[in-house]
Amino acid sequence: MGLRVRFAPSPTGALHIGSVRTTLYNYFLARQSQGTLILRIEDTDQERLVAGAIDSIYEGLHWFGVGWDEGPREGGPRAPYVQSERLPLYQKGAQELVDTGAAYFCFCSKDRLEQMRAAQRARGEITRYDRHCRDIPSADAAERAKVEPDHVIRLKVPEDGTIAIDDLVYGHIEWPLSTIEDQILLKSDGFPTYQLAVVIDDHLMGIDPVIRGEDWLPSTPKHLLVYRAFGWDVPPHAHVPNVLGPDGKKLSKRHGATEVDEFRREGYLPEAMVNFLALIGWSPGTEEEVFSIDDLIQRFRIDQVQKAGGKWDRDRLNYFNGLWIRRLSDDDLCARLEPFLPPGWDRKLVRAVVPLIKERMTTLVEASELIAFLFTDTVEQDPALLIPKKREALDVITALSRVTVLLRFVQPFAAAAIEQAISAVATELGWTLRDLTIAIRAAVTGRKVGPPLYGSIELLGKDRTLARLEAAQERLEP
RNA sequence: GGCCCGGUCGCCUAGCGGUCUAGGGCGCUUCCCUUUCAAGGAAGAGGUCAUGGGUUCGAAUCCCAUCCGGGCUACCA
Repeated sequence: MGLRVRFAPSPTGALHIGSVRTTLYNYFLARQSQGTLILRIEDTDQERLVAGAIDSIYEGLHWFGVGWDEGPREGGPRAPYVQSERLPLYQKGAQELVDTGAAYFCFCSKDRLEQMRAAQRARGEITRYDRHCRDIPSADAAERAKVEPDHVIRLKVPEDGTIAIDDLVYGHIEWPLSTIEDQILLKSDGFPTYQLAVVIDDHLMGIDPVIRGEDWLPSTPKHLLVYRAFGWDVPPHAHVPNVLGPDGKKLSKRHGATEVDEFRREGYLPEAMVNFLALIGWSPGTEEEVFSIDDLIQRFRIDQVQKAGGKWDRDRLNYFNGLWIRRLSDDDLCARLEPFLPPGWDRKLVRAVVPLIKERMTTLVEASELIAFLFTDTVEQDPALLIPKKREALDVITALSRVTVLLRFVQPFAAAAIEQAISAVATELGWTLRDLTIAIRAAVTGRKVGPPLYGSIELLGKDRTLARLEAAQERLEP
């Protein structure tokens, strides 16, 4: 096979999670076919450029484990891979279309276009270019173009007929040409519009198939017309459905986090994100749903992609995140936790407690909160937590003091022996183990819930445990 | 408004004319396990397959209409 596919983001902001999904699909196909993945930067809109956007794309994609073969920083046989560095190609192409009569110079000012649209709206008409410059004799137009630098080049869309594509996911789609406007191909600043640049680049870079978001579907007929005007073959196209917000609209900032980096900082695993994202709009047709990136490379099929948009579901993402955290080795989990831990914490202790909290986390940020009690000298002890329901403060003092006494003699200070001592106290006092551990947990960790008690106590160490138990007794003193 | 796309439990989805009294997962509820919380196990609630017409012996699956939703409609991508 050896497919040549690409992803072509605009450097107009941080890497968006929706475009990651599309990129992933391209990546799966490239790898499974032992083909080529190309990164192309579409920076033809000079006004919307955002500094650092390309860095964000590189960092984000690398975090996901997505690598590519040709791109601005890695070079390649079809370089350059940044559209602003390919201007002569587009200008030459546009001129060629003018020469063959498939495109024409347009000298309408932005003001005129605005007025035109306003008038059309006032009359209740469709707002569309009125083809004012379409019929200027080509010799005259060429002359004017020399002296009026502000001109653009527009596509001369045939008056009637239809144009169609057989999309790999949406199937056969047809458009009446009468509904398509004379799209600008080359802007007055000499930059191409997307409509011209994609076609030229996809053709020159040998892209096959073109995989992109569903929102490009409506402009596909324009692209087809450009291919036709150049006399080029149209590569197979696959449009993939949009990722939607909970309200059914295209996922955007107002729905919450959408940038890759935000999820990284919130403690999400790339494995979980990939798994979750791949399953929005794609299913292998079986009941399996836990997939590594390598599984996906193997299993993904473009013809299994759905047509309907899929909503972003935080709960489901969280589920996958917890699942992938549990699948990590303890050492690996420790390494991933590193950026989320205070620098002063003893890493050996962290490593020791990781097995206790592994299945209690849905995101990486939760770890430090779960184990903070191990890294402080004292802990805040809330009497309300210290005293189990239907128990008296005095009874709790007695119980804790018994625990303190027995624990003092536990040697070595290990979970199993600690458990024995504590349950001995429960039996002796006629307490339920449940009530006793509630009090002890509150005394030792300051919290109501947490990692397994006996293991926690072992890691805390005898001295600190006894100190906290004694402090709790004083705290309850009338 | 115009063009195009879509519509299966709250959410992600399986389904491609009969095996569907519509399956799985998330979330939710209950139970088990249990030192808490999780994790794990079990069970359950939840869908007139948007609606209405066809076609057919038979339709979630094919056709048409309607409704609803979305995308696009820039010298943005």
